Amino acid sequence: MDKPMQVDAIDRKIIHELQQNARISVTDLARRVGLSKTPVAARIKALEEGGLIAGYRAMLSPIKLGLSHVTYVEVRLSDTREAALTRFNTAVRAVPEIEECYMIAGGFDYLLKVRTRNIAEYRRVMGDQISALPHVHATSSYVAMEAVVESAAVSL
Amino acid sequence: MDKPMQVDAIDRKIIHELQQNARISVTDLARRVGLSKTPVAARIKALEEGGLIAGYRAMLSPIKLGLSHVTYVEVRLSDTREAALTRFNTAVRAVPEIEECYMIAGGFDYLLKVRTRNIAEYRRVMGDQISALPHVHATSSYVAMEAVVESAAVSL
DNA sequence: CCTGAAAAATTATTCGC
DNA sequence: GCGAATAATTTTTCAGG
Repeated sequence: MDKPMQVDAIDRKIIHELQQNARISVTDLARRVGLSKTPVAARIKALEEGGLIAGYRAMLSPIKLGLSHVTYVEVRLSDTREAALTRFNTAVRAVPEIEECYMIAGGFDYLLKVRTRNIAEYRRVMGDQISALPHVHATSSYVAMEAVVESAAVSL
Repeated sequence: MDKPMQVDAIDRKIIHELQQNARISVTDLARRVGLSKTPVAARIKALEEGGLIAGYRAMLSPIKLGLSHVTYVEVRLSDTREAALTRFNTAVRAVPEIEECYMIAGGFDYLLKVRTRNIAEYRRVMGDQISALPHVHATSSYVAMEAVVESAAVSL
């Protein structure tokens, strides 16, 4: 699961359509990419087995779910040796409210995207979950006031 | 498209399953939530029409696509009046490499998540696209070294 | 590697209860 | 909301270029 796959123009078209509508049928998809069903079905299968298509997911409206509060958290660790980073990474993956987490070069160590129902719930998550992550030394929170672009498709 | 919808425990189960696998059939889904197909199909339709399920998308592996370079960009604007913000928001949505964009309270004005093939492409996007967004006054870039959690499902 | 059509399997939908 | 029957689609397969 690491090296880039080779995809031609037709594969890109297929990926593009599936990114817009994961439930499109092979019949429709074949029509849109200008091929018959047979090669399209085979290509989809190859893309899935190669890991380029990692799965299919329903996109939810956070607002409709009442989960409209987004906070970014910069985290600095007290220990940045490999073992500490590994422990931190593992613990982060166990907190469902953490939607994204990247290790950052320079300035601070990690950036988290946290989604909650409201500020009160964010404070609870911060106090109970994030502060308790291993080796956390300091955090800075940045509250989102508006989602301008949210969970956009990967641009091909 | 704004007020939270009312969803019961069964709806949440349905949503949960569809978030893990958008291509599951109503038959399978009905078995998993412990109901017959009829009400499950009706609930799915209601969730779609109510906007809680916004669509279905294939999840792609950025690494397999060769799009493994993620940078977060803090942006400060020279003009933060409503009209300027609106212009900025509109322009941001036209840049496909910007995967996310949130307006932030305090410290800086916007946080962008930018995905590119490599650093060279990031520099091009920064120079040609991001710097050219309306009213941009200053930017700070933070390069991601590792994706610990990437595009996690929304936690119900 | 793709086409086109036939066959087989699933799936969604529609009832009365 | 259930469960069976119907009806519609879909995926798969295969001979042929």
